[in-house]
Amino acid sequence: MSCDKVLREKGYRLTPQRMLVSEALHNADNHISAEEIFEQLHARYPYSNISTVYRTLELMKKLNLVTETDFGEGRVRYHVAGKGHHHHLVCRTCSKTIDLNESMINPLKGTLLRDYDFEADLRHLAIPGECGDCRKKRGRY
Amino acid sequence: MSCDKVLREKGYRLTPQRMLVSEALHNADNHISAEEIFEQLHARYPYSNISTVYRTLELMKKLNLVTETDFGEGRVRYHVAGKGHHHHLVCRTCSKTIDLNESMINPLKGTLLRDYDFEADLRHLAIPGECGDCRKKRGRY
DNA sequence: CGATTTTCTGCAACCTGTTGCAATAAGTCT
DNA sequence: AGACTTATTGCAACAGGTTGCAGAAAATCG
Repeated sequence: MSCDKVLREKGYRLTPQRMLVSEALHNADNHISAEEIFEQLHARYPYSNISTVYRTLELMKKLNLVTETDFGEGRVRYHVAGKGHHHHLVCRTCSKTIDLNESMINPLKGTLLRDYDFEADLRHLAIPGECGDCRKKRGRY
Repeated sequence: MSCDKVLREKGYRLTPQRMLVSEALHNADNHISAEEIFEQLHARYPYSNISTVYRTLELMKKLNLVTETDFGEGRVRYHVAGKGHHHHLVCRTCSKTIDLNESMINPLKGTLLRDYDFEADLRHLAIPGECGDCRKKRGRY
């Protein structure tokens, strides 16, 4: 399912900027930041602006083409929605992240839909907390 | 458990600014924003600065005195940790929030600790998604 | 109480992300 | 292809939040 096609089908215009943002997202192995996407866009389109990147990402989020994850590093990272969903445990102390299989979270989605008629978006969750290592060597905090 | 006492015990200084931030948090019925806390602080301490509010909140988060919740309104809201933990389902479309009992999430905490040796901080979770009403009247998005 | 130490604050500058607006350009129609 | 409509962009200004640094003030000790 190409992002470009979805945009066209929904009546959105397919601009070069949007194509390059989509390309950057697809080429990225891991989660990519808006700044990194903009670097790639700007390299080919010098007059482009980072606000376009943010607006495109916003749109792709609405269309469920992209997911956004906050790893607590002061900036959010993006990931194409199709590439498999997984979750992350982010240690508040050492910032280490542990990947979590989605099967861990999926049951919750069903429960929320049944009991609350709410379709939770749990495709890319970053759960804050503290890892075992850091828990052992806790000091003043 | 008074916030002031915890600060003292951990060796942090008890400044008027910190006391007023703590007071504002305790007096608030619901979740309160940094800006709202600052208004109260500034009323009594005209030369104070909002960065002090942020720094105090950061400290109180580390000490587990306060929890932070992102309702997706462009600013984060704070809540004293002792006042009971609950979670929120936040509709991406209409911004309505549904309160969720913590018993819904608690089993996950145990699983994560057992299987991943990770102590998840699940005291104040805002889960994005879409409510039943909005799902029915979906348009272009 | 006064001197000392070290944390904490206020300030200004900065960073990520958002928004209003005028100009541009994608898609459509002929 | 050329003209038209309207979504989209670039820009500049803004908003929430963070940070480095010098000066202020808690806590401690004599």
